Amino acid sequence: MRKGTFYITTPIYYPSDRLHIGHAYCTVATDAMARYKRLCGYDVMFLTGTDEHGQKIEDKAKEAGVTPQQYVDNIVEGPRGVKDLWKLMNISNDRFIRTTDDYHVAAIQRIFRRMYDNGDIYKGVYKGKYCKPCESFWTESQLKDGKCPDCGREVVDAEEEAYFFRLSKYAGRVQDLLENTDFLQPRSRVNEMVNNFIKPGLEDLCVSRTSFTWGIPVDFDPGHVVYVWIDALSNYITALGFDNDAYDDYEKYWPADVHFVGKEIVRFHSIIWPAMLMSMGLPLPKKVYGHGWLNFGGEKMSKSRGNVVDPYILAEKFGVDALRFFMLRTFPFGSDGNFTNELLIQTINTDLANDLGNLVSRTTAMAEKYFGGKLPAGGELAELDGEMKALADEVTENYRTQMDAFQFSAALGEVWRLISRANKYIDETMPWALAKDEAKKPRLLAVMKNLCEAIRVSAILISPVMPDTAEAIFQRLGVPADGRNWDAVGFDLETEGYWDTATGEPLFPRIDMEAAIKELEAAAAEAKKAALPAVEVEPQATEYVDFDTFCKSDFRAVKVKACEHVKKSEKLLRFTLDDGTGVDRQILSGIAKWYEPEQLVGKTLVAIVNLPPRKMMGLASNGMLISAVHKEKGEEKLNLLMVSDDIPAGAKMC
RNA sequence: CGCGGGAUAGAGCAGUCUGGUAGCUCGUCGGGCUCAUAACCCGGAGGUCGUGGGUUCAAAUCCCUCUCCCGCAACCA
Repeated sequence: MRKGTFYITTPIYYPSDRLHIGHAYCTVATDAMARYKRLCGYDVMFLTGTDEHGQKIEDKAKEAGVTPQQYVDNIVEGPRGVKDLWKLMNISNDRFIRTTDDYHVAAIQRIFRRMYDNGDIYKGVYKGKYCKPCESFWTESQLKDGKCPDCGREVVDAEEEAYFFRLSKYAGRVQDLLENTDFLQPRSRVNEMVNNFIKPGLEDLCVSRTSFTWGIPVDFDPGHVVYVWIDALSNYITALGFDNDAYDDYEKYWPADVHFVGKEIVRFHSIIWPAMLMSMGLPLPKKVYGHGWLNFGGEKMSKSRGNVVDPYILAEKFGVDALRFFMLRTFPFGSDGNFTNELLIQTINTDLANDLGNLVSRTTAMAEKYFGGKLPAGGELAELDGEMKALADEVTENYRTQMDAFQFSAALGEVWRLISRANKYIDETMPWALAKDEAKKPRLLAVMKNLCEAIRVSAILISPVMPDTAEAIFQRLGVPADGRNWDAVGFDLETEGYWDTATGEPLFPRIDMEAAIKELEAAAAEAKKAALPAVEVEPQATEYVDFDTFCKSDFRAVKVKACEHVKKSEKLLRFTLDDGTGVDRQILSGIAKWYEPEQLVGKTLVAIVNLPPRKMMGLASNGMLISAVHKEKGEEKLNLLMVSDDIPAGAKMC
């Protein structure tokens, strides 16, 4: 029954914040696939973990007043953290890697050195333009009109030592891999990668940083830390013991059978990762599957929109299996899905309560009533029964095809064909009528066995997605251990001695949609409130600006003569202003989100007029309008500074 | 003309690669059943498959045009 190995991974998640339903989606899918492969007899290695280095975490930790290590420890290991979430979601990962684990850190240093030694990582200079006030490096392509994109000031040629990976060297091989193999799936992601990243020309990748310290040091060059993606991607092999002694499974499991990743990181997994492996002369993973995202109510989930769905709340409220089922049944794995609470509850009520749960209830109730829960040998088969077996076999076959293609939704759809058929079968055979006639008892017995068998097969098929539910059903029917695995998935009425059924509480109680929605919305509102401060303002500057410098800034009252949206731009408004000189002044301002152009015409505003002109979206902007900005419940707010209309155009502010 | 995805019944979606009676779930209307969780089963209504053109005996499907939506990118000096 040994079928070889199957190595599957989730991305390692970035613990800068608590994880949300999107992370759970990916992990549940991976878990279901891992369980399915185990069921089929594979020796499975299922890896997940966390990617803990980088600037953002360093910043977050500083904000929270703890060390970066303390910060990630809390999110990963702490209460209601990453590991707790996976425990709650019944995730069966075999291993969990943290990129701060000692063995990983040491291995990354060796990997970095390997690529350095073979010439694919070289020390170069960050061909840089440097903005002194911003302390930032920019590439030529990032500059705006030759100036710093952040502050618009002059930049100077500067050189910073940095390490580069010869990504360009592998462009051809990577393109071939993407276009001529089924490495990257779904296929639709291939064009995106090739058109956006490879065809414009792959540049060598800067793989070290000196601007922050929270990373893996380059051991032969202090001051440099390894670029986070080199660090993160390598987890897939370091977790197996590559270049380290913590584990010894590299030979056994690599190359991975599939990396499940979100579509936003397909680029790193389908271009950089293969190139890294090529550089090291290692085998490539067999597949990368870029799954879609769960949106919420038609919008992308994001903290600033305050529509992040918390998997804890849902799992606790509706049950882990129901949530797992919903995610995999409702959305095709390759495309985005639109998560709504209504859809979740509807799916639970229809598929789980009405179809599956109720089928188990009515079947066990009748078995109990007519046979005391024990179904003896024998029974009288009818033609109809053949249909049931034929469908069960067909469903099993289709299910396997769909699962092997990572189409969870379609696979589960197949199982529900069988469940529906069983419900219909009850109406067709009318067991309650058979029960009234003692002579029809043999037929009644066969009917009950057909039902139990259909449920048993269904339970095996849903077990990767709903392990607890499958277990509960096996117990309810009295299925012995050897009837619960893949070898026993065939529909077989000849097997005797299985059935010893029990009635019990509904597997999935129906949910009162209206009440549940209300509770969820209340909980979401509360979470949002708790998480975000009411009003936030920028911290005050601590550095003094000298008086002369300040005086150089020329602020004037200006009157809006005309205002309109800039075509093709989400954020820009184009102002035609009277600045008192008699010549119209044009200023572009990124405030379209907060103001309609019409409402501003005629207003008196404040602008700084001696900033160097600057082009945005092809239009010149001569100055900047002054606004007051703050955050309310995490949402950015902006108010243009409007002053009394009595002030004449051109009046100087001082 | 930046890259990509999408538009199919009131809602959410499949079907498009490989042209041949337009399908699924929910909702809705009517009927049946009483084993079951107000559940289950059957039937009906509801679609000019975003627009306009082309290829074809035949187009949701292939080709071209246009419109709208959603991501990403850009822009928010």
